[in-house]
Amino acid sequence: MVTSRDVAALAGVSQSTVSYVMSGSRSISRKTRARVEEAMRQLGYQPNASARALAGRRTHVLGLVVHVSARTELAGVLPFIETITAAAREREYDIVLVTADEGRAGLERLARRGIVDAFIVMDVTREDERIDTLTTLALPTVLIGRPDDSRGLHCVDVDGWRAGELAVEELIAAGTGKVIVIGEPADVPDDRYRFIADFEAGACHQAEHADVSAEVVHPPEPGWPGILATRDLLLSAHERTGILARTPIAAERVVQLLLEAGIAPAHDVPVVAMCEDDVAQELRIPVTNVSADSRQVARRAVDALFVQLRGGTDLPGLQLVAPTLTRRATTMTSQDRGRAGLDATEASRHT
Amino acid sequence: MVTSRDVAALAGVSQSTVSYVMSGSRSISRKTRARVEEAMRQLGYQPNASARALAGRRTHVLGLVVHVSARTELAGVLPFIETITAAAREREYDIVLVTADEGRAGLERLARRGIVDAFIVMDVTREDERIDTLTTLALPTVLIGRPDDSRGLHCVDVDGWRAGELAVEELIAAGTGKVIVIGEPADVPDDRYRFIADFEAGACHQAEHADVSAEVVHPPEPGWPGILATRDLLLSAHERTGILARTPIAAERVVQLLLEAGIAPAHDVPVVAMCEDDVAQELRIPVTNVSADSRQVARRAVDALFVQLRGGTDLPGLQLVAPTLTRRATTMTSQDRGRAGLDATEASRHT
DNA sequence: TTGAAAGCGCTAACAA
DNA sequence: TTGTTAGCGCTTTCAA
Repeated sequence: MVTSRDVAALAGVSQSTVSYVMSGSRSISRKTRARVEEAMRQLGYQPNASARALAGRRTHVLGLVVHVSARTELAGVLPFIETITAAAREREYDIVLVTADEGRAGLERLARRGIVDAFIVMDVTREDERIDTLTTLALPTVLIGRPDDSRGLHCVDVDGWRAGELAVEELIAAGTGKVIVIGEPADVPDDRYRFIADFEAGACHQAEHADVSAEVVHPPEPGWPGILATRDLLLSAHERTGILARTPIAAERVVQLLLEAGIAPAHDVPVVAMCEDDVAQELRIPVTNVSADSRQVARRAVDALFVQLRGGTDLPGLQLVAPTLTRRATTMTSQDRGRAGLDATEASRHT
Repeated sequence: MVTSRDVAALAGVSQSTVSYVMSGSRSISRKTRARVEEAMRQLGYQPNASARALAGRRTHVLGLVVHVSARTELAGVLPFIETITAAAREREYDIVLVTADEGRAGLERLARRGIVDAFIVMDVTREDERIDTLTTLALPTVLIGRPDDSRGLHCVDVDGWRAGELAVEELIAAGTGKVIVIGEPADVPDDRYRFIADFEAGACHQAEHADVSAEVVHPPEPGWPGILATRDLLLSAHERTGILARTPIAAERVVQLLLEAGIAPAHDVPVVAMCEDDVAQELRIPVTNVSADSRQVARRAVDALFVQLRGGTDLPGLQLVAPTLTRRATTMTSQDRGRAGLDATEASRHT
């Protein structure tokens, strides 16, 4: 193993000088710096992380707490993980994964053993017991999600209320006279996550505002059978039903049901989904979607974390990311489609 | 911060005794051990990871290299990550995530800086440039996947050939006279991963063996448009077509196309997919699937890694996990379904 | 602008 | 069975 002593010896300087060249926390003459850097290059030197952490009291590691086992929205966490990892690496930080089922003990272990400098916690519920642990650990922390009481911890989340509003606005513009929101399966509480509660509330509020009826449907069971059980409700096109799906999976299933029944999303029944743009674009029919851009959420979370790591204290406490709506086939009229230069065949083929 | 010195002081022993109590590498009297453990408990002591790593030359961290950004099969990696993390934690190891696009440099950094003790590398291609780096780094390593030349690195993979065989066997038993394998989109080389190449070869071999024609179809583009372009081929039921999808996404799309066209998977066109059991069960119609059980693959990989970490050298070099087939609706006759006590309505409704 | 030296909190060899 | 001590490879203070 190559150590800073080896580098120092080769460069003919003291070991501490090598350290100062790396940290930049002391001015070094051009000549010395050049010699040291050349020696590092020659030896392929890489500073030992444990020694550095021990002496410097910084591990350069972030703890990322994720619900990998939750079946719901399985793929949704990957863009987060990807973006967080990349953003951390840009700042010379590595990521240690913690699964949520390690719970509070996992957080304590990572913090107390000095494995991580900071935490990013995803899938935060409204009454998350980890908040307590995190506040006493007193490490820089960012929550993705929004607890009812964040106890001063910084939160980044998508504005669920606005997302619901946007979606319903679009449904109504597409001619909806009755909004059906596909909610959680009946056995799952839908106020566990603030985002979901806000989303449904925002949607209903916007419907009410436009004097349109709205209903949150809770499938009696999870998965396909659950959606199938709501089939009759969804197919009641004569009521000018418009459907709002909170997940891409729900959207996919709804679209599929409509197509099988010979109903064209858009023409007969408008559909809006809450999901990422790329996913919306890749469904059977491109679905008009409200997108949260998880990459942006992730980037903001990492940014906020590094503000804290640098001792910053002037954080807003809550950053709500505004969702955006992208109109696609499922809320377009045929004129729209012509105007957009799109091929109407796909959707109309099934009417 | 609570250190082992604090514990030692409270317990009235030397600091090294505390260390020996933790490692168990020296016999300690019952009395002393009890006193030390009580002191640890009282102080909530957790050993500092950096100090431990520096002194003990073991970081207790594994590097997990994953392709998080690859759009294909996005959700597929999560069970791996979950299982690997859990298995590592059982052995007191943490996981540092490395994204594959850090490439060889990422591996070198982690190894040379002493951040990790070992590597698990996923998504290994047949000609993976990282193999070179890994062999020179000489850390314990397990590859998930199968390069053409593993250079002595231990590999764990699913037996793709067997998977292809099993699937086609089932299709033929279900009355298939012509096997269509949904292959990679035309712009993606399908011999990049050994598993894919073997899967297609195994499938074709098995078809040939039964004197049935087989064809690997490469959709002209990725995503839905690609599948749509193969529609006519897939719907040629009069040729007693049987469809083999290598991914759950392809399976989902095929099933959907068939249903929209009023063709019942199973009754008219049998479908077999390569995917996890839970996913197969949750598609529009439960699809007969060949399953690799990624959890088992992951567990074997971690096991093999710890054999190496303990200095073991008698590893086989390659562990091929045998896939299993589960018959579901898409290859059942109506009799089967009756026998299995299942409801035939779903599938037959669309015939 | 640089060097010497004292830790950081552990592990493990050596000594008793 | 236990204690003493010399590092592990850095960061950072103190001194020049």
